[in-house]
Amino acid sequence: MTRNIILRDHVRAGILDVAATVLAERGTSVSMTDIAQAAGVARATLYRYFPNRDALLYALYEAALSDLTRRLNDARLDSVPIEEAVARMTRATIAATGRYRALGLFEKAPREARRMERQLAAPLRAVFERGAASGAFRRDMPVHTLAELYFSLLEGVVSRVIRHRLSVEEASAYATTLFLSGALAAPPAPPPTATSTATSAGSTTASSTAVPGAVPGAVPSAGSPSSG
Amino acid sequence: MTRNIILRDHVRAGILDVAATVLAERGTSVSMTDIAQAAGVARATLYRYFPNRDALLYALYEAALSDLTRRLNDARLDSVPIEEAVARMTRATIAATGRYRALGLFEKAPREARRMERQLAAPLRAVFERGAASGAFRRDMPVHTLAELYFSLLEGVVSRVIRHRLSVEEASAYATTLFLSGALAAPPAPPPTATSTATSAGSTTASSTAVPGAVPGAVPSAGSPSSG
Amino acid sequence: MTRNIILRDHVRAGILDVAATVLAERGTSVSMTDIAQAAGVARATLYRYFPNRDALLYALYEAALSDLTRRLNDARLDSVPIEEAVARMTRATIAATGRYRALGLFEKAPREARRMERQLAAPLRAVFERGAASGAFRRDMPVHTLAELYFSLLEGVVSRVIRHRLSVEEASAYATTLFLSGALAAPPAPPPTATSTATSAGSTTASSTAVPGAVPGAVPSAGSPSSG
Amino acid sequence: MTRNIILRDHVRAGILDVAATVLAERGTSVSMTDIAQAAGVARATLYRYFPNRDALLYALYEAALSDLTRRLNDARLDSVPIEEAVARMTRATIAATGRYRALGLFEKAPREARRMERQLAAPLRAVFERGAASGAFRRDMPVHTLAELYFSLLEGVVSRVIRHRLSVEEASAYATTLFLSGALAAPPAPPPTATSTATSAGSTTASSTAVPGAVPGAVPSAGSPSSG
DNA sequence: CATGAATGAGCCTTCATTCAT
DNA sequence: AATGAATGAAGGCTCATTCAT
Repeated sequence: MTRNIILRDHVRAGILDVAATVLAERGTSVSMTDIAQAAGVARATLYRYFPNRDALLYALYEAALSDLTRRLNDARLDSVPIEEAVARMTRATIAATGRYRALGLFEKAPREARRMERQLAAPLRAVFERGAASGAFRRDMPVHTLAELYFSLLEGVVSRVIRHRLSVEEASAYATTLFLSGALAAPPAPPPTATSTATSAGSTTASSTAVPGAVPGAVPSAGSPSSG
Repeated sequence: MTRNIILRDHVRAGILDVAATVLAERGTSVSMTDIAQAAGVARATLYRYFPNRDALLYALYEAALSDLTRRLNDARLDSVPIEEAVARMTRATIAATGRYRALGLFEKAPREARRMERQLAAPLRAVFERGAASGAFRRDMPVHTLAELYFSLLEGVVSRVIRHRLSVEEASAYATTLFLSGALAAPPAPPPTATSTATSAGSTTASSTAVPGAVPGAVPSAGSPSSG
Repeated sequence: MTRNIILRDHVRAGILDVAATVLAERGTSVSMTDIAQAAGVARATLYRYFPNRDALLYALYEAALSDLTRRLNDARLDSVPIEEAVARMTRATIAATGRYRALGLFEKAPREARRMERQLAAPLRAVFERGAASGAFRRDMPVHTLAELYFSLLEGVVSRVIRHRLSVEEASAYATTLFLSGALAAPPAPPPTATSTATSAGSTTASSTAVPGAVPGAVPSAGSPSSG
Repeated sequence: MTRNIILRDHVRAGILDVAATVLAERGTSVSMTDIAQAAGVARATLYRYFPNRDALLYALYEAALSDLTRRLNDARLDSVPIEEAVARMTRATIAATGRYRALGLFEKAPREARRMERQLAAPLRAVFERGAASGAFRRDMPVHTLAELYFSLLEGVVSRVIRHRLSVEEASAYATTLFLSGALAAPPAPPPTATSTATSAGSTTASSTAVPGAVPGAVPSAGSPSSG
């Protein structure tokens, strides 16, 4: 009796696995026929496990989220320095979402899943909050925006992982590095002047001035002393 | 005579405009019916202007690319410092591609458009080459990868512009700033004082080695004693 | 005033002419667009002359029938021997229907045209009646059937004329010859037996016996003496 | 398992049967909707059996051709006298093509079917060759033309069979008789008695010259004193 | 009057889904 | 429980027809 249930769960997981792969490879346009065929079952059988297409997608969503949740829990983000936390969560996210990207994770989740996602996003947001609070992050842009930029970067990188333009390893490392440190080479030797340590926004020396139009007009407090 | 042609072109442009919006908002899955409806014309009329769906998508491509080309030409990227060049090309790209993102610009363009796109990408790549050659860009990752990361960031940001989570201005400024300067606050020259190891890790100066688990070489969580 | 009407009629005739050609060449599936294009006018103009597709087809039908009627009248079928009459009506029909064959003349005429057609068929039927009455035609099959066979042959031949497999001349001559004389070479020298002149059915000597299964079983009075 | 396949084949054959009827009756313009409706299945079901319209038509071709091939083989055309051979092949062709006439057999077959058709036409042509070689056929027209006339006659007759104007039996018998013997009553050897010029003109014996305006050479109304 | 533009209806095809075995 | 078969709905496209210039 229980055996069957167990077996059934395994089959279900298998189908889900195949579906994730197919979807990631060929996009959201794959049909139920495609998925069933890839999974080696009849279409009708597929419908036994997932009453309809949305259910399948939703299940994939759940799988992706639980996968990510597990990885993030394992990462113990709050027990390590902010840089390490970012590195870990980047890796975890890329690894977990790579297979599910067709779902548009972080992007166009089904209405019902929004709640789960927000709940899941918590640990990620926490890292940002901590980074902001600890002064580790620049203060010339709202932490919320910083997070958005981070997710933006992740999405793009994930899509490149899927298209085999980057490996998970590369993608994780590069994305972390870019996000944390920035692209501009640091100035050779900054004159040991003021205690600008706190308002590190303009850090890369010429940055706040050398990057004209980057934070144009009234963009939030670029390196202003009021932040702190 | 000419009037009609002009009018026709305007109508065509109008339809294209609507199509871009609808596609950007609802994804590539929108049907010709949807587009025609959104444009307020009958489906058959839509087909008068674009003989088939692909023709419509291709026209959108052309529009996006020519728009972007014009903006990049206007930007005179090679006549300004690298930072300004990045700022300008970021703004230009976001402004131009925002409406066409559903097409997956830089991603899955139709065969024929690939050529145009590559040709168009030239000025962008040129900026990266210049940045690398002039030593303005960090040297711990290949310029090619840097470009990929930049495009990744852009894509994500563009999608947020479309979903009205960011304005074009904000998106441009923030993306530029993040890409150029980085997210971590980095003191100009951290006096070898305190246990700043944790926070100052991502110092842009020695970034390539200071960011744990980030740099290509010794990729996963390197240098972080807490990882384990 | 009248000028215009005259001109209009000419244009109309021209269109009809082109339409006939196009229809004959490419079949009934040609669109109004095709016809308008071939005629060098706009589709809307075509509709000025013929309110709808059926009207055009019907007009073509009328043209074909009146053409045929004229030719048959000119042929004075009842003033010449039966053989000559057949020859003439064959030629007239092939010449007249060649251009209109797509209409399925004698085959799938529009309901309303049936009447006209039947009226037109009169002179043709008359020839058969005369041939039967005069004893010129074989008596082992009903004259009605003979007529059907004749029309069958004509249809096929006409289709070949249209496809340029036969010229009008060839087609007329061959069809007439075959229909009148038959395909089997006549026996060298028939024993000068009886006065079988009247019941000429078995004419080609061995025909009624040599053509086994041709008029099989109870097929109408094959050379039987009861016919007369 | 096998049951299903068998059943499926039967259903397929049934659909094909219905399709043949509908096509024969209403012409090639019938839509898939029409066919599905006539067959009593949903359009989508129709597509289960035939992936597209062309596939259906092609299947009909195959059916018609294989049917005809079988019949012709059974007829053993080369083992019987020419007259019997013609009688058999006429019957076989009419019986086999009657249901498929809308396909325009011998007329506008799809490219791939041309080959099959030509291969199939071989036995028919062989009969004509034999007839010509043996001197059984008249010599005043090329055997190729004779064949064309024969097919012309067949086509027309077949169309009448479809429209229920003739039964297969009647059509076969009459067509054979007409083709073989001719329509004109021809006295075995007209004693040079009376003014039989008019009636006996088409005498099969000297037919080639006797039929006015019929024979290729001196085509139009030749030898008829009344023509002018 | 001639014409370009607009449109409703219909066709071919595919897909997600249900049903009976 | 698994599956082949059946189907309604929708998508892309064309065509005959109407309208306003």
